[in-house]
Amino acid sequence: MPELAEVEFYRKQWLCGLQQRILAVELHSQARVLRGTDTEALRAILTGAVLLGSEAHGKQMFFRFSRKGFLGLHLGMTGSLRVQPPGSPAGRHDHLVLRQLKQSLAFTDPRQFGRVRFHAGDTPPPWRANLPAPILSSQFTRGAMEQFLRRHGGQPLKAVLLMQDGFPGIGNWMADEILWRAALHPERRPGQLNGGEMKQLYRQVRFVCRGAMRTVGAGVGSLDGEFGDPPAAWLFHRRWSKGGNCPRDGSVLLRAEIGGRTTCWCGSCQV
DNA sequence: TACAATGTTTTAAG
DNA sequence: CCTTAAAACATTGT
Repeated sequence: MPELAEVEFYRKQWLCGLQQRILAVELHSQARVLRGTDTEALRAILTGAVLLGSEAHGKQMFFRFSRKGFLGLHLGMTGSLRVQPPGSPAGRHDHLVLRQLKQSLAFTDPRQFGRVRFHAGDTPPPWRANLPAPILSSQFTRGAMEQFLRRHGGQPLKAVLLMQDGFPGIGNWMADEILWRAALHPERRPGQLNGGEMKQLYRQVRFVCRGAMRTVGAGVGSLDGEFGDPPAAWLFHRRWSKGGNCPRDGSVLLRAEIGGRTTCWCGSCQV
């Protein structure tokens, strides 16, 4: 499930383990989420290390440890970060569990489209470098967004919004929410947008990210928390099941595969 | 049963 | 080299 704000929510779940030592590391070394990762180094270095800090960037999370350890986590489609009692046994899909004195920090991912990466050393890992401008940062300007859209001027808007190089953190529901608010049909091509439409798109990209962070991403980790709902007037609440209505004009919402993903939009107000 | 699921990555084709 | 489309990945829930 996780997009921008859900990722931030899950990152915060592990904050309760800050400044505390990892006493033991449990992992499924053959799990697909650990592909390409040196699990022996991960275990050797993180055992005894202290969790020092973390940050989220789009759908990626980075955790920094003492002993020069860096952990990179991506939640894929079904991943989550949980906090469990210190002695609770690892579940079938808990592919990485960091045992601390007061709690266990678990990375869970049934479907395993997510990823766990590890790096140790003085320099930051290569997968931590050259990240795109965060949408809510000052570097994400209207000019930068329009330049990215022009580079993919022939793809449907929906597909371009899902590209993490240009819109880090946007996922399927946020892309639909943005296009609905901007009153733009998901099949529209960036190349044919006029100035006013571009401005509206930029505004709604930022609005939806900010609104999601404020609602969905709120709340600091307690034992097994759940994230909040977006505002009641958002498309989000109508888009999942067939037969939903447009919150704006009541039309029955349409559904089709666009840009390789199921897309939901209002046929009367998105043109 | 069969299909769809808030996501990338790889492969193939143009 | 670049873009686009399709397939692949693994599991669960409807």
